[in-house]
Formats: sequence, C-alpha cells, structure tokens
Amino acid sequence: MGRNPLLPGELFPHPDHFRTMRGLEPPDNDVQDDPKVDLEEKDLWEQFHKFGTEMVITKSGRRMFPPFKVKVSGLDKKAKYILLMDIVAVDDCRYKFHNSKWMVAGKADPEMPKRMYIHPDSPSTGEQWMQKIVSFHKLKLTNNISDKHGFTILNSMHKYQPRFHLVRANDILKLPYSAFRTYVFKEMEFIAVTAYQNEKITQLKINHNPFAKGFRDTGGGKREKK
Amino acid sequence: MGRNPLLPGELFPHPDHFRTMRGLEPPDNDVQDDPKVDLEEKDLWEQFHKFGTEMVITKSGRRMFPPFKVKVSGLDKKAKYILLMDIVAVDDCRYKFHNSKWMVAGKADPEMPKRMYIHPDSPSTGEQWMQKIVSFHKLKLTNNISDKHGFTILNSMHKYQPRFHLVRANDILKLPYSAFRTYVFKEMEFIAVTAYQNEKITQLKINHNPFAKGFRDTGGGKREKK
DNA sequence: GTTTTTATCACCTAGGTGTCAACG
DNA sequence: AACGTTGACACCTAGGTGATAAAA
Repeated sequence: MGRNPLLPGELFPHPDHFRTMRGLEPPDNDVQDDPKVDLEEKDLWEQFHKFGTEMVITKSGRRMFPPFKVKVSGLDKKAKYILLMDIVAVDDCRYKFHNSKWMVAGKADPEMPKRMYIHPDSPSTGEQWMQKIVSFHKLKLTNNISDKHGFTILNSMHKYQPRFHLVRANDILKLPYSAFRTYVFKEMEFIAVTAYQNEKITQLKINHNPFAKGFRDTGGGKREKK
Repeated sequence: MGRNPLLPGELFPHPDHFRTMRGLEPPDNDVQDDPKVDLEEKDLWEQFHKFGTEMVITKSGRRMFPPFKVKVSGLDKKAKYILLMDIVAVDDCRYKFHNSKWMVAGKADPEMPKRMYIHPDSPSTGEQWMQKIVSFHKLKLTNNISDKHGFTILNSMHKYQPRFHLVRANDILKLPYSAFRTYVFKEMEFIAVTAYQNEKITQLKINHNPFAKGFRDTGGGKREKK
C-alpha cells in the first residue's frame, strides 16, 4: 500500500519525494500508465528561484505567484485519477532577511498540520487530465492558525516546498488507502513572508502578475516612482 | 428503474413532473430518505411570474435572474446524491408580445436537445447538500445552436419550465441508470427573449439584480431618466 | 530600536447588467 | 413598416495586487 500524506505526523519531506519527475512504485493493482509531469512556466519559476522565491501569506488568504500549473501525460486514458498538492516545510529553521541575504535565525516554530489541496476537477479520467493544463491557482496561503476556509497554514519566515501528487482512485473516499505518486520541483521552493523582503522578488511579481499591473513603471500604470 | 431525463426525445414535461414538492416513486433499493425541496426567494420569483417572467438569451451565454436556488432537507446524511437541473419547453407555441400582452404567434420552432446541468458539487453526501443552500446560478442560457460551452440552448419567444432533479448515486457515470426525483416550481416558468419585452420585467430585474445597479434611479446610479 | 504583522487603499483583472443604435 | 437580433458600451459586482502607515 502506498504512503499516505493525508495523515499528520510527517512534517518534513521524505527522501522518496525527491525522485523528481518519476514517482513511487506503482500500486498493487496492474498498471497501464507511465505518468510524466511537466511544470508549466518553468522559466518564470527559475527567475524567482534564482533570487530566492517569496510568497506572501495573509490572514484572509493569498494565492501563490507564479501559479502552480502542470502538464500531465502518460496516464491511462480510461482510468480515474485524483490530483492533489500540498506544501511541506523544507527544514527545521526560521529565517531572516539581513543585509540583502536570507540567513538562518533559529529553530523553526511549530508547524500546523498541512491540508491536502485536492484539485476541484478530481476525480477525472486520465484522458480529461491530459487534454488541458492542470492549474492549482485557487489554493490559498495564510498565517491564520484559526483559518476555517481550508487554506494552507504556513509560518512566516520559514522555507517551504510545494509537492504534486497523482493518485489512481475512483473516489476521494479511497484516497487514504491509495498509492501516491509524488513529484517535487525544486525551483518551486519558497520562503513565506508577510511582506516582501527582497526588492528583486517584488519587481518580478509586479512585472509578471497581471493583478499587479498598476504598479508597473511602463504602460498601464499611472504610478510614478517616488 | 426511474425515468431518465438524460435521453433525448422528450421535449415536453411529462405529467409526472408536476407532482410538485414530492417526486416520483423511490428507487428499487431500500430508502432511508424522504426529501423535501424548497425554492429560495420564492417571493421574488412570484413577483416576476405575476408579470410573465422573461429571461434574456445571448450568443455568449446569459445567467438566469432570479438565480435558481433550493434548500434541500430529508436526505440520508450518509448517502451520496447528484443534484441537477434542466429546462424544458412548456408547450408547442411560439409567442409574441403585442399590446402589452403575450400572445401565441404560431407553432414552436424545432428544439435543440437540452443539456442536463449537473451541480458542480455533485456527487456529495446528503449531509453536505443539506447544510447549505444549493445554487444553480452558473447555468447559462444561449440562443447559439453551435454553442460549445455546454450552455442550455433555447428558442427565443418560446415558453420554458426549469426542473430540479435529485438522484441517489455515487458516481456521475451511474446517472443514466438511476432513478430521478423531479421537482417543478411553476413560478419559475419563463419566456426566452433576446431583448426584454415587458417594461415591468425590466424594472424588476434592475431593482433586484446587483449587476444592474447602474440602471437604478435611486442611490448608486449616476444615470438619469431620459 | 528593530523587525514583523495588520488593515486599508488605489489600481488592476474578470466578468455580469441593461441600453442603445445598427442591422436583418 | 414592424419585429427580432446583435455587438459595443458604461456601469456595476467580485476579488487579486503591492504600497503604505500604523500597530504589535
């Protein structure tokens, strides 16, 4: 039986999860698939990663940018799959941004249990998942430990790794007993913040997120540099 | 086995469907439910109905107003249900609005096959359906016979009746073989139009639809009567 | 004193309204 | 002519941005 990321108690990624681009062993039943998962907008993710990606977390919930999108292929067209993601702590440290550098600033704070974000189209057939890009843009991050919306609760100034999971299962109720194939993209690692620390990250967000167009120097914006 | 509204060939409502508020016989398997379905905003629907409700249809798709919402009770908390709606022609007539009155203006045009609109939360447990109002506001109406979005295709100047269906089924694939319980609210009857005919209907829409607030005489609007 | 968090804001995207003039 | 349809439009709702100042 596969490992079960739904149960609490595993806060840090198991080494198995870093077999990037190919998952765990196939489940017990016969397989007719050989899944391949490609991260969309990989270039953009790498631009952020180069400077140290930051994701804002707020009490009311904040989306990630860039959005997490994957293209999936090699599924069994007729089989049903559930696609999910979660976000796990990368290490046991608290960070601070000092002299334009991220530095370790002590032991990590206690982690809240992480919610699995099940893609709302789940379950769907392999054929349906493969015919369009799968987007997890509706997932929201928060620092509100009392959140009731089901958002993912993170600690500010801590480092995280999003993970993608692929499960062959007809029904969400079967999820806890099913084998997970897990994919990790290192370029998606980020530090959660309540306000941006690195100005270069801020500028990348402004230049690429359409909702931040009002802060661009050129074109659409009416705003001038102070 | 229950009747199956998914199959084409039945354009006009069967008398069975007018047992309002209580559906067809229960399916073959043991029943642990006695569903009750209440239309939300019944008063508003009746205000429209009194004048003869009109719903605009456009090429790009238009929502209904008032939105179709129901409160469901009496379900088996643990059983899974699929909730759906469709819209069927009421009669075989084409209408016109003449001298402030709707009149028959000949035989109906050919009907396109009607799509079942499955509520996006389907399937869910009885408990989940009962704990909040179920809204079908995302359904869209169109007169574009080539529509590829899956909108409901109607004929302008024809009379229609929305219907609500409740199905005990674990899986959408089982829908065609499952027994439907069908509920019809007469006050939801409407005539499809490409432009409003009855000024009283227009005013009710403007006064109650928040997206039309800009056309109100009082308060928020900057618009004056011409 | 310094760092981190919060609430509010102007500025966007995205899309649902009826109006109106033009077209069949 | 009279009637029905279409597309552009101003005006909304709804909600996603980083900036900013104040609070913690």
